[in-house]
Amino acid sequence: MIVRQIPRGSVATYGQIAKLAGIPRNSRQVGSVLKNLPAGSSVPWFRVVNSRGEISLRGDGSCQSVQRIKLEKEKIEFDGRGRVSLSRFAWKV
DNA sequence: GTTATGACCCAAA
DNA sequence: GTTTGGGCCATAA
Repeated sequence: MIVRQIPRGSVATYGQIAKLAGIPRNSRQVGSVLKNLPAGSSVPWFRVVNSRGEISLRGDGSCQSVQRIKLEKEKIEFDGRGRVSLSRFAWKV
């Protein structure tokens, strides 16, 4: 899984993952898969964000808090709206 | 087989 | 950089 290759301290967008996965037009499926992943999975799903660098879930806040804390532990900075600076933390292959 | 839904993306304003 | 509208594909019922 591509998500498992995301380096620590960086975030990847669904578009990148979808592209690397071979489904550039089907990023939603990536999200669905991530949601289906178990809580203690070996996949850093919390490093996956949408194109705006914003945490996905479309409004939910449960996983969001965990994700934010996890990213903060990775030295990733969040702005006041719960978004990360893609220009600085975007996963550059 | 068709209908409905979804952790989204891209182009334009 | 952000917001709005349109669109693609896959999984589930």
